[in-house]
Amino acid sequence: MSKLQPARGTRDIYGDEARGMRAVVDTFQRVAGSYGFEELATPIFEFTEVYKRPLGETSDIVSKEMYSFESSARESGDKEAEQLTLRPEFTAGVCRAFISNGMQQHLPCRFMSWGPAFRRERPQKGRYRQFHQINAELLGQDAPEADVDIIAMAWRLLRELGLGDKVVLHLNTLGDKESRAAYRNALVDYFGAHRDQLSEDSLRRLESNPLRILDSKDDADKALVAGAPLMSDCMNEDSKAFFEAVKTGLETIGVPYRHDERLVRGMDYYCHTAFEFITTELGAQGTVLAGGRYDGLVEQLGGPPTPGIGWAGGIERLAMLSGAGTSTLRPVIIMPMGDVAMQKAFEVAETLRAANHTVLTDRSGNLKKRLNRANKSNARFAVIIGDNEVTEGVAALKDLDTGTQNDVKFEQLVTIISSATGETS
RNA sequence: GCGGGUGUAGCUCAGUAGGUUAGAGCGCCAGCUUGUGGUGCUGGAUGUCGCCGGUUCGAAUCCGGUCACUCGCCCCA
Repeated sequence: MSKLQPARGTRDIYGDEARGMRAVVDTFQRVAGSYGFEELATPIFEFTEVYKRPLGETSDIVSKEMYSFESSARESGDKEAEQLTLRPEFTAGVCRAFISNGMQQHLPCRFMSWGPAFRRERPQKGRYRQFHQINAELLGQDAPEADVDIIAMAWRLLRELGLGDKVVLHLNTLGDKESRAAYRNALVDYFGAHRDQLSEDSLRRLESNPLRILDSKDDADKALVAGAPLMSDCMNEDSKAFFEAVKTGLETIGVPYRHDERLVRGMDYYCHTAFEFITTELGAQGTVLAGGRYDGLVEQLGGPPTPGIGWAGGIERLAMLSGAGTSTLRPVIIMPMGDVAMQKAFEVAETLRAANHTVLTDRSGNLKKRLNRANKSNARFAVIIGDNEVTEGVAALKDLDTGTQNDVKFEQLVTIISSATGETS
């Protein structure tokens, strides 16, 4: 074990894991694209304010998990030092970009983003300090149909990743501002009257985020929660109608869900629809994709009042669950066996690459060794070129699956290999 | 941030009443086979036993600390 380790909670991503994560992103891009989402890549760090304000000063993310730093004014040549933060999530940055670029003129906006995010938490399986998310935001639509659309998109993505039966959609509503405030008060009243029975953690939540008490895992808390007021009791008519419309829409297009009255959100800016796709296969890190509506966020950041809804998915978690990642590449291996052949190999390799084949040239060792390596790389064809072949204008083309080998004229190599592998150029 | 577990070869793991050069399987390398593979046989290389310190004549083994991973809590994708 080397002394050189990556920083806690970070790691190097390669091999099957890298392939699996890339498959998640590729699928996301394709699916989100089919819903009209366009790429928006925001900076990996922003002014600290961008995250501090919307997430809420008291949230754990802001109060102890953000990687914040002050740029040195003198060394950077700036007039004064800047307070900066590595992004702990995507939504706030996307909204900031929306405002900065005056995008309210082009509503509705559909943005897809992906990349690393940073939170200083205790690492665990499926929980890293640098982790990766795919993110979708839909700005400028306040109708419940937008909620249905974006959840449908998530569901389609999950099914395309083969997770349709590994994941359950938990759905809830937090109501509009008025309803949410009323519910919060009701909870504070209720739990406040039972302070003596609350766990230490929940006592703290009573101050910071009372809604969070609802999903406490403490047994005593759970007993209390069972008798707690329900969101549905505190909702006004508008909020109820909104939620009904979302549920009806999901039923219409056949997205299965479970109404979970205990589902809440970590971030302050959420209202109305909240949802999480949850699996039981990843231990404590069961939430694989989650999101909700945030109608007040853009305004809070100083932009024009703009409704929004979005979600984020954990790429590591999705990749772990879907198990994708095994390489399916079937390269063609060129094996030059002499000085003249060595030169010819370049030409053959380039021609094949131009026709969309993955081509490697193996120049070392005897033929036996090279064929052995070719097997391990899952190659389909070996092109053996010796000096005598070059003078005759042919290469020995060996099909590694069947073991058959034929002399093929150089001009015909591409055609024959392409038709065998189904590659169209 | 809190509590529990683990840390021996590239990988999966044996190995503790403390005792010569620390093991297996897989993988890797070479040979049997001077330009024809996957099986087989033979041989070979590789470890500061996570790190630092302590106890001891002697530590992979006992003790303390530390780092990393892992499970749960917290939080959350």
